Amino acid sequence: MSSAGSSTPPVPARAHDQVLGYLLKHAYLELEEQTDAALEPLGTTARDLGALRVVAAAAGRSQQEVAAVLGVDRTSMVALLDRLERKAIIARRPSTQDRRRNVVELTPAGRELFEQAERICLQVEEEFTRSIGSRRAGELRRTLQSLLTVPAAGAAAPEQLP
Amino acid sequence: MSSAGSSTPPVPARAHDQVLGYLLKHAYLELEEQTDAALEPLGTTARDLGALRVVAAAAGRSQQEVAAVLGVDRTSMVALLDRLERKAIIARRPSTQDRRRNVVELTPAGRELFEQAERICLQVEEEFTRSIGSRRAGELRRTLQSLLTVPAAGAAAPEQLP
DNA sequence: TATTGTTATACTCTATAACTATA
DNA sequence: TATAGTTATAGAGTATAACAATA
Repeated sequence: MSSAGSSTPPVPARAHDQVLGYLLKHAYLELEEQTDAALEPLGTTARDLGALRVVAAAAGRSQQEVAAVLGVDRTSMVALLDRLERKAIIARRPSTQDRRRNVVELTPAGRELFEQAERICLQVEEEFTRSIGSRRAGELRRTLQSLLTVPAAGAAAPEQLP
Repeated sequence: MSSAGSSTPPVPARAHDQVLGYLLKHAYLELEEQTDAALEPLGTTARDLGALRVVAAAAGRSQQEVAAVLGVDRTSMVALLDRLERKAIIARRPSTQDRRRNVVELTPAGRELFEQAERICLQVEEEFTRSIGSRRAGELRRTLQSLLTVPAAGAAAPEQLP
């Protein structure tokens, strides 16, 4: 009796595994779980590795720049970097040009950890996408990049704060 | 100087937006955010809609079955259904065959809410994938389904509890 | 006056353990 | 004894507000 006699279009019955949000979320969770398991011997996590990767790619970024790239709040970044600094994986020092800012860099030990972890992360990704083949895996990557690059068509323009 | 003189392969420098985990996570977060924004006038969320969808697709499932499909803990499902029950969107009743189990069903109001919300959810998905075209959107969906269907090749077989 | 990092606080989601009632 | 639902509790991750130092 759904929508009978009204002008609203019928709702197609969808199984949960046909919903894009479900698919993206569970693919993400599954991959993250496998990555965390593979990184466990190194005592690090996929989340930490994400931060290390940003720091390694462009050394000398401020905390807020790292946080912005990863899409995490600057207050969350404090705790994350606190932990990595306690383990002597990264170091903070005030910028000489703007002493409000903390420049974040990998320590030598952090560089070593990052390279080992990144190698493992790549292996996990390959394993994760093995069943679909490298061609479709490449397409998947490019498609997701497109989705994230293009600002959502229906979204409001980024606010211009007065 | 990375890996110089050792037998470990060099670590390819990857920008964060080339990492599959990053792409999946942020695509998921972006889509969820847009969905939540679109559902806000209905007073519901993408998370609630996920539960409603499972209940709607196969009425009469137990709480644990709904929880298992969505991949959420059964203890989390209690709070989620509590809220939906307080809003008279779903109803729980003990199964006549096994009175330990709660059968979960949509109320008439819940059915109505679900259909409205699912329509909006579909529109958001279409908007979200508009830039890549329906062909690539279909491929994306099928690829993700493949990744989630195939048990990870390297993963240990599901544990056989003694 | 605005910005960076920080702390304190709260809220959500999740995970574990223990309890109850049923089987 | 095992299972379904529940409760209590603790742990992450995130978000907001306020503060100090600096610009």
